[in-house]
Parts: sequence; structure tokens; C-alpha cells
Amino acid sequence: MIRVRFAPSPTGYLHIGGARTALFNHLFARRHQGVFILRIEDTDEVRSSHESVDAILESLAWLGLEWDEGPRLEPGRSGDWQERGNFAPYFQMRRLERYRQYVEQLLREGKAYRCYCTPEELDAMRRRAQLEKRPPRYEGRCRSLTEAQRRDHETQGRRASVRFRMPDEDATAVEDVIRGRVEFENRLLQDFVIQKTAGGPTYNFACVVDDHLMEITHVIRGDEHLSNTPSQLQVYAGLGWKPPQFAHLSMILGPDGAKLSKRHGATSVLEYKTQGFLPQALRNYLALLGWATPDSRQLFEAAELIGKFDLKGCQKNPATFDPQKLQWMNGTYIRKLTREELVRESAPFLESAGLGRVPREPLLRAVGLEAEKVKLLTEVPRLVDFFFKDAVYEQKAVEKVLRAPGAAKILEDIRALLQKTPGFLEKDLEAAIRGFCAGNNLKPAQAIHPIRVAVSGRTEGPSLFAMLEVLGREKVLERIGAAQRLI
RNA sequence: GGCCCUAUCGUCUAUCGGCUAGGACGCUGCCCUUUCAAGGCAGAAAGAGGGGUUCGACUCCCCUUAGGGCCA
Repeated sequence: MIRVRFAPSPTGYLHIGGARTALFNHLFARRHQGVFILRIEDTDEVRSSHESVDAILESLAWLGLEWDEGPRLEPGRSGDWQERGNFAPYFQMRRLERYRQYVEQLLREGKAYRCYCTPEELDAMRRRAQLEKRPPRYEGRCRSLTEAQRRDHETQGRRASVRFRMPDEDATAVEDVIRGRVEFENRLLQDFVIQKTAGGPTYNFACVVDDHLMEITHVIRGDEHLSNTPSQLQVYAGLGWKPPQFAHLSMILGPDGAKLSKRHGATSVLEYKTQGFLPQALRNYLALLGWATPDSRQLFEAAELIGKFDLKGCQKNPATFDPQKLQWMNGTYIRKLTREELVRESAPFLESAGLGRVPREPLLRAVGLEAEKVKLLTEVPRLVDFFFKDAVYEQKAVEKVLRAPGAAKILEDIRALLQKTPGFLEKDLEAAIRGFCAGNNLKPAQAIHPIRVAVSGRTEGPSLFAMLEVLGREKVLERIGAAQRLI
């Protein structure tokens, strides 16, 4: 049984890179009918926050990355996830006993030791090492303290951290599914802290304990953790545990080649939501950052993605995030929606644009007419607003189209014509207007352009005749009148 | 500074020693068309550099260069 986890630190929103890692884990689990676990690594009490936890959960929910397992909730402690019929995530801060237990084991077996060096002392050592051009690693001052020395430190009231005793010789090899075998010399690994003086575990330790206890089979995570892996492997060995398989995903970079960060624009998943992206589009795009099929296909339905996802298709080199391609992809997903779905997805944006209470049927039709143009849901209100609000006449449209020679006369005739057309359906209108043009020796465009500007205020828009039908006779006549007054 | 990773069009990528180097975004042109789109067709655009290995290297090895990561 395949078991994977996504293990974010709640020190900020869920960013694009984290979302991609979560997605790959989720896809891998679904592909192999495995289990996907969410583990919140909140042992850094200073930087962790509840707001971050909420943002991460909301982001995962939006992306449809639900997890399959979690701790039993204590009675009375209900979270949102419970109401959603989901599991709670695991929180490392609620598992401190377990880490302590294994620190004790390592201490007992002499595979770890207490270190009484103060931050100031460590700092001084580091500076000295740098001055002497030695690698700034822990020198092992407390590696072999005698019992007497220990007691001495204790009576002085010094608090100890616990360090893992690294072997000095040989090398540790990481067998990475994506990168192959990567070797690290043990003498360059340092005796890293596994338990802080305050008693909490460090990242590299808690991670190992949890991955083991949660029976994780594949650790799929960002490239930045590759260098931590040999230290973690030593902990597995020290505790007598079999390590999982590792797969390190390449990083996601900004357009300038540096690690993707805030200065490159939106990096928070939720920002993409508010910018009008569809979660399925973001998922599809993210899947293609660092992964591809042999035929380089671009668009995948959710189920297809699960069926095709494969760690072997993962890229070793970092990928640059391309907002333009994401937008294109969002457009293709928007065009796949029915107009009902598009209206539903755009509802929050329509609402904040003051179009929350317009009649449903005309809204559906207006949105349907504009759908092919939409790349972001945020554009929907702007594209349909003139159907429901008074037209705002663009200055250049007035000058170039309404005030064009002959336009005034055409509008006058058209207004008279539209007053008495028997029906006001697209096909009637098209027949009437084209007939008018033919009868007056006009090219259809000569009439169509001024009418478009007159009824919508702009030069761009959907098919004119469909647009007129949706607007209805009353509004059309009224607006042509308004436009005439501008000429 | 030490260690590690990476290197194909501007970007995402295909290629697992035979390549006229394929696809997608973006860009340009044409077609369709009442505008804007969408769609269709066409085009420009790539193997970082240097050594090897091989009948043959984008593909394998080494070095250099560049970018990135981790440790502080």
C-alpha cells in the first residue's frame, strides 16, 4: 500500500511550490489507490500561526486535494474539516511525546548526546571557523562529556539540546526515484540538533519519526530537502528503521531564474482564486511544471491526470512559472464550462461588481455570449455589465464610429426599423438589418459597427444580433437614442 | 566558503545513441469573420562551451561556465 504525505510548515500561506508538491503527492496516491496524509509541521512555535493553517486548509480544499486519514478528534474539539466530513490533519505539536520517546532511545543507546553549548558559544565557534576558512559545522565539544562534566553543566543550570551522533567515515547514499543515487560524505554531515533546549524536536527529526510512524512509503517533496536527506537517513539507521523511498521534485522559479517569491507576483494559491482562476486550471498547469508525458500533452481531465501521473515523468531541472500559459489554460477550462457553471463560478466577482441581483435568464445568455473571450473570471462582470447597466460610451468609439460620416443617418433609420420589426429574435434582427443594408446599398459592417457602439458603448463584443436580442427592444431603442444625442 | 542538484526554442517540455530535434504557451503572418475573441493553417525560434567514448552523440563520461538548493 502506497502512503504519502504533504507536510507543510504553517508559517505563511500555501504557495505555488507547496501546492505543486501537494498535488504530486495526491496524484501519486490516487494513481496507486494509496493514502494521502496531511501533516502540519508546526514545531517552529515562533513562526507558526493558526492563520497559516487555515490558509493552507482552504487552499487545499479549493484545489480539491482532500486527504484520507487523520488523528481521532478529541470530543468537543471540532474543526472545520470535521464539519466538511473530512479528517483532521496531523499536527506535530500534538505528537511531542512520540519525539521525546525516540530521543530518549537514541540517548540511551549512545547514538545521541546532550549538548550544553549556548547559542553564544556556538556563534563564536562558527565565526572562528569562518575566519580559519573551515566549514562552519559543530565541532563536537559535547560529544564525549564525562558524567562529571555533565553534572557540572546541569548544576550551573545550563539547559541541554540533544544532538545526533553522525558517523565520521564513509558516505550516505540517497537513492532518489527522480535523481538516482546521490552520495554525501558523512564527515561533512554534522551532529545536528534533534531536540531543542526548549524540548521540542527539530524539523529533520520530527519528520523522520512521523514518516516512520505514519508508514510513509514515498517521500515526495521539494528539491530543497535533498541536502537534508542523508542526515535523515542516518536517523532512520540509528533507530533501526527502514527508510521510505525519496523523490525530490525540482524547484519552481520566477521569470528571473530565482526561486519563485512574492516579488514575482502572486505566489499564494488563494491569490489565484481571487484573481479568477479555476482550480482545475491551476491543477493542470501545476501538473505540467516539472512533469510531462512522452507525448507532451497539455490538457488533462482530473481523472486522466491521475491515470497518467508517474514519478518517472518528473523533471530534474527547475521550472520557471509562466503566468501567461496559466492564463491560456484557464481560458480553455472556462470555455469547457456550461454557461450555468460559468455564472456560478463568476458569482462572487459579479456580486462585488454590483451585478449580484440581475435577472438570471438574461445573465446566463449574456455570459454565454461572452464566454469565449474570458481568460479570468474577474473579467466576466466587465464583459457583461452593459447588458444590465447603462452603456458607458468609450470616447474613441464615439469619435471613430458614431461620428463617422453617415452613421447618424444610419442610426436614425435603424432605430425606426427596430421600432417596428415584428419579432426581436436574433434571426429576425439579422434579416431586418441585413435587408436594410441591401436596400440602401450599404455594406453590413457600415450599419453593424455604429449599432454596436450605440447599444453597448464599445467597439468590442459578441455577435451583434444575439446581443440585441438579449438586450431587448426597449433597451436597444433607448440606447440608440442616447447615442444619437452624443453625435 | 563547503557539499549537493541542474543545463534542448523566450517559457513548459518530448527525445531513453541514428534528428530534416517533435508538441504546448507566447510571438508573427494568412484564413474564417460585423468587432473582440475562439478556431484553422503557416512561420520565426533550441541542444551553454571544451574535451573524450563511439561507425555515429542532444542523448554516455570528464572538465569549464552558468543557475539553483542546503549548511550556516
